[in-house]
Amino acid sequence: MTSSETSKKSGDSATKTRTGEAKPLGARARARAEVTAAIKDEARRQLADEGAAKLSLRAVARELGMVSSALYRYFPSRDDLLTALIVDAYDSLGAAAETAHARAVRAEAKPRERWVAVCRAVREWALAHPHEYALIYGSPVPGYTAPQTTVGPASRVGLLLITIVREAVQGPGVHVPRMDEALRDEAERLAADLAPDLPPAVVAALVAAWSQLFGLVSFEVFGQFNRIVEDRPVFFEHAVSQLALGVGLMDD
Amino acid sequence: MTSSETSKKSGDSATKTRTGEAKPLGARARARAEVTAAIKDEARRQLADEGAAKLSLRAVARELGMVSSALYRYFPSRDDLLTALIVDAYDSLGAAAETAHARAVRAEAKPRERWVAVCRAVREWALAHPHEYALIYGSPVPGYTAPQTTVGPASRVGLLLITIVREAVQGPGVHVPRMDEALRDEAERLAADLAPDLPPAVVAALVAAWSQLFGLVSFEVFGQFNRIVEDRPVFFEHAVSQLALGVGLMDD
DNA sequence: TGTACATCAGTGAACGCGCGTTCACTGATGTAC
DNA sequence: TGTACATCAGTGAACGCGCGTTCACTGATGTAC
Repeated sequence: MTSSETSKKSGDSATKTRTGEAKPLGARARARAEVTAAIKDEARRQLADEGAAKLSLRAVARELGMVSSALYRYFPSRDDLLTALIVDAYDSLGAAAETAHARAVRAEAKPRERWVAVCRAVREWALAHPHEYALIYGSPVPGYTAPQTTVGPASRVGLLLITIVREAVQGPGVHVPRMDEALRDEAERLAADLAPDLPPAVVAALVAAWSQLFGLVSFEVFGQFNRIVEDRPVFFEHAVSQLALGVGLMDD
Repeated sequence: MTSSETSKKSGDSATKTRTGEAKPLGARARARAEVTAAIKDEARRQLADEGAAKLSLRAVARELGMVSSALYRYFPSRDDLLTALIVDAYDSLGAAAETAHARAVRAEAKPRERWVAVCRAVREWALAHPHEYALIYGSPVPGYTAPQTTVGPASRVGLLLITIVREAVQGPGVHVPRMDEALRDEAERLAADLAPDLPPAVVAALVAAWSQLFGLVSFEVFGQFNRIVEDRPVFFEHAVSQLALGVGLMDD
């Protein structure tokens, strides 16, 4: 993962030289950064109003009091603007999850509580930013294929879940789940790719739990729980707590 | 549920009178049914090419060799056409799942095998119809709100999962999962609404498993498993088999 | 420190396109007597 | 069985709209000497 390379973009107020000292920006660069940020903010606002499919460069420009062609100084095309929003969304979600994790670690929470804390952060971010959530975990935007830039930011939550289990192994330990013989090859491949230090059965369970977490969140955000689940926070906490059991996090 | 009322639509070749005898259709009605079906088929084709947001009445009409205004004889607006596609998609998925279930019952499969068979059918339908799947389980289409017509068809898979657990209770029995005290009220509400004959803890676990099933399917269909999970059928079978355990379906 | 030149942000007009929906109409098909 | 009338599918033109992208341009800001 290379999130430190990919998460810093043109919206920043300073760039780093090769040796790492911050170089202050001139007025032009500062203005550029500000306008870039303003464009993305307005685009996010329109995303929330209309959804990704209706995101329009002209409407963004109009709202910003610019002429539509001016946006091409900042984003070479509509798809590039979309990509920037996607990367930002993954990073924003990832940062929320990491903050929650760090807080739980500071509070010396047990592994399972850390797991629940991270899941809760994911859910809360999604409910607070439903259209950005839909952008990254809903139907893929037709005709748009995510470039390589997105894969780092996209994996932050997954990596965090792996981290929690790894910490548990070093602490109270995990209960390695039973695994069908048929899954052995795939589980070993997953473990080799994602976390060679963890038991394959645990890694396979982790990947499943990862997708299931987003199943719970998507059903709530996309309205599938309407008229079915009432007390959603309680329901969610219990469900993800069970997920933690499934990946082997023990009670204490 | 009223799927027998909602699943029969204008595409059919006969309508029922109030007393239930089939009344044969005249040439006009038959033609109408055929054109309606042709419109939906072409719309589905365009859905697969471009996604729901780009579905256009004009393009459908063009492809059918009609003038665009002619479609208004069949669907009062673009949204109504979308609704028809959504209902059809839910029904098609529901039928696939029910067929798989019936086959498993006929083969006297154990409850857990029935569960896996239904999940497998859901996955296979989704992979065979990714854009229809996105229509019903992806991001909601902006500015479109699903009318009441969709709720019956939408619940077919969920009801089927409940049925499987109910059959298990009457057969080999289920292992009632442990449940937090905090979830008690919500679980009882869920049970009262969905399956008063089942233990609340089981019903709550069922609802969670239901959303988690679609989490697994969505991650695969929407590409989140790309470059991560390789042997997807095996991975999926194992994951949903674990889900079955979670709702209390026993090994035999 | 002052000047000449290069870089860059933003303008405004234009291209070519597709969309949903309405409306007055024609002509064919069905229905009632 | 034949006829008059009602119903309905489909036409073609039009309305009013918004979109992404290109291009030649102006004028302000930065840079090198």
